Amino acid sequence: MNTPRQEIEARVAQGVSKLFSPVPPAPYVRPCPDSRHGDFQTNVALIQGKESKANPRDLAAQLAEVLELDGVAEKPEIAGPGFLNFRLTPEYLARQVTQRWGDARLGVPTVAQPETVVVDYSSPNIAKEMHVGHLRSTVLGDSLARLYCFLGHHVIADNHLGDWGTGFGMILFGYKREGDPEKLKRDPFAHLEAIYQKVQREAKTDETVREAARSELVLLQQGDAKNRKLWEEFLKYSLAALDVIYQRLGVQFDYTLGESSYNDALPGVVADLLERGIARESEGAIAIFSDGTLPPKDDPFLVSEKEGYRDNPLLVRKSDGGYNYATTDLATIRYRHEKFHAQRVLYVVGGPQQMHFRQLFSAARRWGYNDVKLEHVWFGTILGADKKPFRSREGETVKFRALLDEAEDRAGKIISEKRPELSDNERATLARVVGLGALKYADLAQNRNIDYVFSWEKLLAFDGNTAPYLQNAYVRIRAIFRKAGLEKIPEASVQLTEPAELALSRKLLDFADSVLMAAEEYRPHYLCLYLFELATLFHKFYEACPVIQAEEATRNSRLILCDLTARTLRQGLNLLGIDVVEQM
RNA sequence: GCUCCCAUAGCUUAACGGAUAAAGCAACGGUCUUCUAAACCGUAGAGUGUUGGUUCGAUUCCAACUGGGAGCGCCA
Repeated sequence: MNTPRQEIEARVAQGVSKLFSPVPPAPYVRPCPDSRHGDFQTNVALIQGKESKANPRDLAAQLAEVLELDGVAEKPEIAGPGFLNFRLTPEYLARQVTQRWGDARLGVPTVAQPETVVVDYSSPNIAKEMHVGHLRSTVLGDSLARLYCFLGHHVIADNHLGDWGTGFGMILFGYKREGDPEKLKRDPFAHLEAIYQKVQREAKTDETVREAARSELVLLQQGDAKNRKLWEEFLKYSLAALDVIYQRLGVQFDYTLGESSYNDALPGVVADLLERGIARESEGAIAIFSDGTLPPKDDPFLVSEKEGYRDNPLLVRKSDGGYNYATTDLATIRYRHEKFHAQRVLYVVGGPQQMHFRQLFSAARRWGYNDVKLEHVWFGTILGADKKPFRSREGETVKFRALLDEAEDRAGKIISEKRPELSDNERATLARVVGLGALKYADLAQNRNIDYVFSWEKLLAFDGNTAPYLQNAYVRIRAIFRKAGLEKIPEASVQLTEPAELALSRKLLDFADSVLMAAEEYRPHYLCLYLFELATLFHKFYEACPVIQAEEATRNSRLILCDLTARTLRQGLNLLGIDVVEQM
């Protein structure tokens, strides 16, 4: 099933190949930025005009003559410097709406060649309470995993937990001194973080604390039974606490292979890198340096200085014999390649780590992993009210749990106001779906590359381009079906006459395009934008076109539009990790 | 010092090299005897940080600059 854009594109391509030689490169067709001009436009005559020095408008006219659009679109109009504008015919729209209505996938194709895609996201540190800084990775990663899965890829969602590393030396030291198994069990993050922060403060001024923490770490890494057992306790309770959060969020992982999973592989990785001459010893550490194959400007292992370039190595073993997170990351790439046969790995990690990933990917390629696409899907920093990055060390963090509680709380208050007749139980469910939906959507709806200032109001706004607005459109449709007293729609033909019906139909056919674009660019906000426009057009249709009272043929046709809209909204929101409700 | 990222209405953002730069919030004014007013309709509000360049055409590409942020050897 072609999307309208693909349909027009195929026909334009056909016409172009008849007319022009050599054939200018595709794609030719894009949506009109302004619907007044039409539904789709092609600028191929402009491109060809430049190539052949011919008048673009003449070329456009010639193209218009040879195009076979039989019933798909009206005869194209030549506009501006040489655009061809296409307007889909109501008959074509009606046919396409009917097809999508009968399609469980709503017109979204599955990919011809499925890949194994690992999505690496969320990745909290078990020594610290999950905070607002984990929101973007978790929500974005979950949505990307859902998108790729829906398109037919084999997705592996992997939570690369921060469960190893220097911090645990401090925690072990502190826990042995003042740890409380009861507290650990009850609230592992709060307890561990308190210990961690206290020891960290002490370590700043006290050399003996630093030393003690370091030796605890060495013991742990050497497999000391007591430290190992303690660490396992930390991990066990932390995982349980994380599960509670993920369950509330509706986020699922196929694997939780934390950094510690790769611990045993690290010596081998370094040995291999040394053996192949990729890494070498330097100042007691082992590091990967530039191999000189890239222009210095693009070489992630060089940084320029006043005069010339200075090495910017990637450390894979510290001079004290410990390993760096680059080593773990390399081991992880190898593991995912060998065990999962990953063809693509998405790292949903913040923008500040861009340098690290450039180095890591470059090192991985030199190590021989050329057939796996490694993508750093980075996102901007969450800022405090002072426009300074939200830092966890300073204390003033917004805990994830508080975030979820507040989301549900705020939603609950609004629901109590608007629907006082609902039972407590119904209200609680609604509060969860609406509150968490708003929270997730606020994050997903914007360009991930942009920093944003954290504010409750913004994250939990229920007006405008928000999840509740989309959920509300869905609810209104369900109300129509309830009121009409029917679940199955009678077989009917779709007839489109009202402008609101036509506009809604056009938008319904664009679902696949928006899903594909969101997945390709790793940008769920394209899908959000689409769903918002769809909901807006539905609300306009709802105002302009009565359904239940309409005469039978019109009523049935409109019911089909309603049903397809509802299913598209539900599916789209599902791809964002957001639920719908039957009433709100 | 160097590298990377960001800059669009009062605020938050959109715009897949194209037409008169598009929404939401906030402001103002309307619409519930009719499928849920968490809705809809209308008014006002920017010429895209600056300066150049490429192009028939630039918010989009390139260069320089300004402002903000991040990173630059043993944290992750």
